[in-house]
Amino acid sequence: MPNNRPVRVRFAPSPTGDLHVGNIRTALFDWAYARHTGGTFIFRIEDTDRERVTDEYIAAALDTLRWLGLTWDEGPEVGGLYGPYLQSQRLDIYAEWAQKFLDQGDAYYCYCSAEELEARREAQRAANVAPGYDGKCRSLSEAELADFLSQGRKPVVRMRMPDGETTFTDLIRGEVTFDHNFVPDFVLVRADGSPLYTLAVAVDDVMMKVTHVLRGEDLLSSTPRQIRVYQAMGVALEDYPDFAHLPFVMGQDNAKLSKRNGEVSIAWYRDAGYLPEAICNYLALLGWSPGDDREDVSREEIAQLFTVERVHSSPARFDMKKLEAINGDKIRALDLDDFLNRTLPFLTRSGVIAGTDSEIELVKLALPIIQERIANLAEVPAMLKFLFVSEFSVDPEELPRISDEQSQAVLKSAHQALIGLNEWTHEAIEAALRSALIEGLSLKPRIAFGGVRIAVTGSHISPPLFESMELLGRDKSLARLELAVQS
RNA sequence: GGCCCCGUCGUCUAGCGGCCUAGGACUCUGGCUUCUCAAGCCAGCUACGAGGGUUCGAAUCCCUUCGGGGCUACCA
Repeated sequence: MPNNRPVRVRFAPSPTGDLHVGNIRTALFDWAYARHTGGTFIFRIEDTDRERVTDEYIAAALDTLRWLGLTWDEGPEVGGLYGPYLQSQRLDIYAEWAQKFLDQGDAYYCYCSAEELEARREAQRAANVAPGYDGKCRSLSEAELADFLSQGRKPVVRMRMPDGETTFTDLIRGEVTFDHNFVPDFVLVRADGSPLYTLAVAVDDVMMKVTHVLRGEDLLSSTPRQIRVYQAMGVALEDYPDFAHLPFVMGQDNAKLSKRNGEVSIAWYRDAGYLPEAICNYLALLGWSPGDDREDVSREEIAQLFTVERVHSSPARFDMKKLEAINGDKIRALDLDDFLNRTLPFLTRSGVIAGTDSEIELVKLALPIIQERIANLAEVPAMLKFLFVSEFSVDPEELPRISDEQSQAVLKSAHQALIGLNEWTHEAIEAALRSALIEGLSLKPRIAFGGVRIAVTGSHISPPLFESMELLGRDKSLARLELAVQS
């Protein structure tokens, strides 16, 4: 049922934890589809389950989406014509519709207790019958009703699922049909009067004039229920949204990515120094491709190129290695000021610098020599630490590498060669050391500079040596060489 | 168990009946470059789950089978 209404796409998470990779991939596709079509991107919070959704998680969700640059046109904090956009603020709307369904006979009160339902489900399972509500309360006698009422039972509102089947066209999977024998009557309103997802999602999509529902594959089999609510609402067929069920993003172990796991939470990636543009780029490639061989795509390009037709139908495994590779590419593409601004929080948080102007100046000078050496921003503090520590010492594990006789000789010679140097530039340092160690002692470069590197930076892995010494300064460099000789 | 979805290199993917002795990217291996580590460059390994059809011709269409996943809540 393709429609020509102005495109309105919603991302509607239920923040029962930090948004994770799978959520964000869905958000990205929703956003991209809206932007690609010039439509409206709606952000809605599905918090009908207030037992599990918290205000902190909601706030974090807004923050995460904004950090990623997935700005919404309607939703929390920006408003819109069809608000409110928190389902917990739309309770009266759902109650009205539920009452209407009751009045129309589409829904009915069900007095079965949780225990009774569970017992009957067990029996169904044992009898190898499709489990699901058996329709007991569809038509209660006066006596039964009076009995339940006298027991003080509070009913749920249950939707009546007529005989037949539901067929709809999924934009990614094609035509899908569900026989109603396998779609039992479902609950719309809890006994305490609060609505369930199945009711709220359908009501909101209709009332917010959503034209395209791009969501996770796990909701595929709940679609007939959603369509049933549309019917009860009296929505015309051409006003149904189009559905597109996105394939899962799975973990390394081939299991569905789950919440409450540090490795899947987007907040974790932010803290680990991943760039939002890298996350978007990588996630865009999970289940979708631009159609050519390009893999380096900006958010704008994703929006420009994204079509549902190019979304895969099969699930994708999340691969940290590739994310990291893309993140490294994006870091290398940063201009100096941008790189500096993004790096500073990591340096101060880790305590490597306090944030003074002179420190920042030095960081700015040092960033170019480490930019192509890191894959995420969290690596920066460890790499630049040697420039800022007040009490310098060589990593104990590295000490054996410079304590043998030959190394000591090299260090002495290096100190000797540098002590009288006129200008302290990396060119001059290199020239002096090459002359003293390579030519003077006939050493291979890697042997000659290895010890000096450890003595000066504290580790056998470091940024380029001569530039590092220039940035460290003459006094500290020489002092560290002396220290290494004594030890 | 039932219903539904899915199945190309280790991973993400290109492919929509002939251009495929299956292309790209990440990973991995080897090499070059080199003051370490990176980055960069070059080369290499490895895939159409299986079996039947349809067709002159199938990764591409159909069937079966096997495998994976989802749903089966007063969660979403």
